[in-house]
Parts: sequence; C-alpha cells; structure tokens
Amino acid sequence: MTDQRRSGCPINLTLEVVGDKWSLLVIRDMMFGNRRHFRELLTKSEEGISSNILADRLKTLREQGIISWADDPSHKQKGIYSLTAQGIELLPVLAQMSGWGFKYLPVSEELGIRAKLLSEGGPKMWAEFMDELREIHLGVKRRKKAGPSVGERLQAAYERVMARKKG
Amino acid sequence: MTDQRRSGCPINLTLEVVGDKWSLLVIRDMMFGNRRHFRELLTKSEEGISSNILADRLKTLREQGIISWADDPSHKQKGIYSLTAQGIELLPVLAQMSGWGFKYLPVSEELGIRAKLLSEGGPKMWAEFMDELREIHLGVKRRKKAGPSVGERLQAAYERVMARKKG
DNA sequence: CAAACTGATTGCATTTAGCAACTGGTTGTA
DNA sequence: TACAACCAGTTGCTAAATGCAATCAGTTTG
Repeated sequence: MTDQRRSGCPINLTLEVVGDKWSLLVIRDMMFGNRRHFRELLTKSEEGISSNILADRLKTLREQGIISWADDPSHKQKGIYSLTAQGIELLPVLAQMSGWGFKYLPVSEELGIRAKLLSEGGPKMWAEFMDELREIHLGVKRRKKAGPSVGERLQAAYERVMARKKG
Repeated sequence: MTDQRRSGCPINLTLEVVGDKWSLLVIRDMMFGNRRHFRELLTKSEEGISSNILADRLKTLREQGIISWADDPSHKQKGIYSLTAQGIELLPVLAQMSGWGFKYLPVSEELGIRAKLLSEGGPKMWAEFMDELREIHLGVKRRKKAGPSVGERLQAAYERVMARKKG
C-alpha cells in the first residue's frame, strides 16, 4: 500500500481506500451485524474472509481513520473495533450500492430485505441509522426515539424472513 | 471472472461487479466526461488506465449489462459505448462516493468542484442528471428545462476553476 | 501511398489475493 | 492444576489480477 495517488479525483481517492472486494464488507458487518471483534468478523461473515486478508484490511482501515481499536476490558486478548465518524458516513455509499444490487442482481430473499427497507427509507432513515451508529461506536448520546431503532427494525425484518423460510 | 458468487448479499454482489479499482472510473468518465470511444477512455482519463485492463473492463461491463456497444457510422472501426439504464443508475453510488471522498480525502480543487456541487444538489439534482444521461445514452427524449443542464453546469464549474488556477 | 489513428491483443514482470497451517498467549471448566 | 477451547493474528506458499511496452491488422487522412 504505497501512498502514491493516481489522481486527486474524489471518486478515485475513495476507490483507493475502499475499492477492493473486502473492505466494504468488513464495514458492512460492523454496521449491520455489529461485529466488533476479530473472530466475529472472521467467522460470522457470509462470504468467508481469510484471516490474513482480514488482518490486513483492519490495519489499513485503521490507518485510513475509518475504524479505531481499543482494548476489551473483559478479556486481555480481545480488542474492540469501532467505526469512526468518517467510517459511519460510508453508510450512504453502502445504502446506494445495496439498493442498486437489490434492483439489478440476484439477491437472496433473506439478505435482500434489509436492502429493500433501507432503500425505501431513504436519506432520512440513513441519517437516523447513522445517529444510532454514533451512539454505539462513538458513545455519543442521543435522544431516545419512540419505538424500535432502525437497527432493530432491520434485524427484525431479517429474522422474520428467516423464520418463514425455515418453517 | 468466474460466476461463483460469494453470497447473495446485495452489497457483496455489487462489489463483485464493480468492486475493483477501475470499473467505476470507466463509468465515471462515460458519465461526467462523456467518453464514448475506446481511445477517449484510454487517453483522456486522469489516472492512465492501460489498454488491456480497459479492454477487459469494457468486456465485463458489457456482459453485466452496465454498458452497451454500437457501431459508429462515421468510422468503420470505431464503436460507441453507451451506458444502459442499469449503468446510469450507478450515478447515486458514484455521487455518494464522490461526496465522501470530497469530505475526507485530499481531493484536488479542480476535480473536487463537481463533487461539491453534486453533493449539495442532492438526490433531486442526481435525478435530473440521470434524465440527461438517459437522453444522451439511450435516446430517451425529455422535456427541455430552462437554463443549462446539470452536465453543463458541472463542466462550466470545472472550467471556471481551471481558468482561475492558470491565471 | 504513407503516416496517423482505430480497437484492441500478446508476452512478461510485478503485485495482490487466497488457502491452510501454525504461533504464542488467555480463559473457562473439571 | 490440567486441558480444551478460544483469542488475534502470522507465515509460507500458490493462484490470480494488474501493469507496462510492444505489437497487430484494418481505416482514414493528407
């Protein structure tokens, strides 16, 4: 990962940071699956990332200021990865990619339901979800809204589809 | 490019199609720079793509239904690449990436001005620009709006910055 | 007719991705 | 206190993608 940039174009620079097949999936799992430890990210992802790639991406994402790392006081070996403010603001990028994929690619039903809700919810829902992420990852307190959070609603919808498919 | 998918997640599927360092740059140049021929894409890009990579990406993007190809009647060897409806709808993805890059990465002034305007314009401006792209690439007629188009405004802003920088 | 231009392709070296096994340490349980 | 399971990675190796420079055959321009 040398520092030479191909151009000063914002799209190019963004691609140089997260334009590979894994970085955004790691961020997705931290955002939507609340995976915060190395092992969680390694074993609970749909796609099966290998440990050296995961270690490399976590390192790079830290260097880029997209995630941060802290000791887990409950376990001497565990660390907790968190999204930074900058990382949280990748949500609209993921939401748009998710919406496009849902519309044009062979998305599975259980994994598509979140995309559908997020796409229908639009920028207003994204802003609310980013607020929730700031609370979870940065400890920023926010006024509790009535009813379930966006994160909870997405998770509940996923589980509803899974339950119906199994039963 | 084998067809095996890592998962049915919409974000993952989108990444498998355009999640590399070049595909989205080719689409960017077609959208914002109106590059339609192989040579234009090859020589007029900021980043300097090599010809074998460009040929491979154009092939893949055609196979994925993101761009299409047609003979150029003015020249027996020339072909014209166009964005499909599906390709045009990648604009919001590019716009979000562009906005994020503009906010957090060392974007050059002349290449950042489009990102700034597009970000400020929001979904409404993106919809208008997609309408313009549908006219240019798909031949879909639309009612002419008053004043310069989004594409023209972006280009004019870019040229204004360049003129000022040169003196 | 020659030079420049067209959309690529080929060969080769470098870089990145990916798999499987392994390391050194910690924690929970019997 | 022995021991399995768990923790965050690292190492060695192979496969695939990337990138550069040269080349190609047909087309258009002067």
